[in-house]
Amino acid sequence: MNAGINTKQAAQILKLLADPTRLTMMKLLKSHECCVCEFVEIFKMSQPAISQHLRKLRDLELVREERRGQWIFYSINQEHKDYPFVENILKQLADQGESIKELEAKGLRICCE
Amino acid sequence: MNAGINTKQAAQILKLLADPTRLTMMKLLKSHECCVCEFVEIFKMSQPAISQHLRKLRDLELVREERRGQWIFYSINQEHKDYPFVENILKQLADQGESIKELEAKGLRICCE
DNA sequence: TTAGTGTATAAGCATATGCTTATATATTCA
DNA sequence: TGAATATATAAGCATATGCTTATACACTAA
Repeated sequence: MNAGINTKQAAQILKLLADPTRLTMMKLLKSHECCVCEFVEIFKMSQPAISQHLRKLRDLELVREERRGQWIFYSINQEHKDYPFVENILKQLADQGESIKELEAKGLRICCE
Repeated sequence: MNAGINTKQAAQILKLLADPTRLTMMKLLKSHECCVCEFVEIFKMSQPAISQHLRKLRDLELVREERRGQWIFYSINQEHKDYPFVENILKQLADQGESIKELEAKGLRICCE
């Protein structure tokens, strides 16, 4: 009992989540697949900056990528060994649904379908 | 509903917890008060290094300090606005009880009573 | 094939982080 | 009072982080 996640692995994951951009990304990805251009729009951040954040999440396999035509969609990796740990953290965060709704309102979400 | 903790505050707290030393400290403090010398022994780390980690936790008021004679004891601040968030994370970590037991076995815990 | 779009990567840079050593402060005890 | 102990702080340094700009790669469409 008290299995629990290994402390070093936990710290490694927390390090990834400890950045506001990546934390919000993960929260968003928990309910929506997103492509890079959407994140660029949501975070008002350069495309390379977004790509580099995504790479870090990908390196630990917290997210998955899937190319669809020109676009690459990212999704949360629910099969990750420590996904329950991650999910538990994300669950406690305030909802981010508005970002997606704003995108839709601007018609920007369509670009990636 | 879905009140949730603010994302920036969450990221700030996660940043503190994202260090293996501080994360283990917090896990330990959840069940035991500890003084600095104990942490020095547990982590085999210099006293200033330990002090600096504790200062960061103190700055966000995740922990409290209380001087008792020569020693300063640290404890978790359960009154912190975001303590539930923190606790939820700590709950998922593997138990750290052995560190304390080892200390006791070496008779080193006594030094701080 | 070529141009345009979406994404990744590389290199560079400013700032942050976590240690180190040296020193200051607080307390106890002789 | 002075020495010993516990802790905090300051300064310095190596490394990590997160951006930037420039460029490469992948796909689409003309």
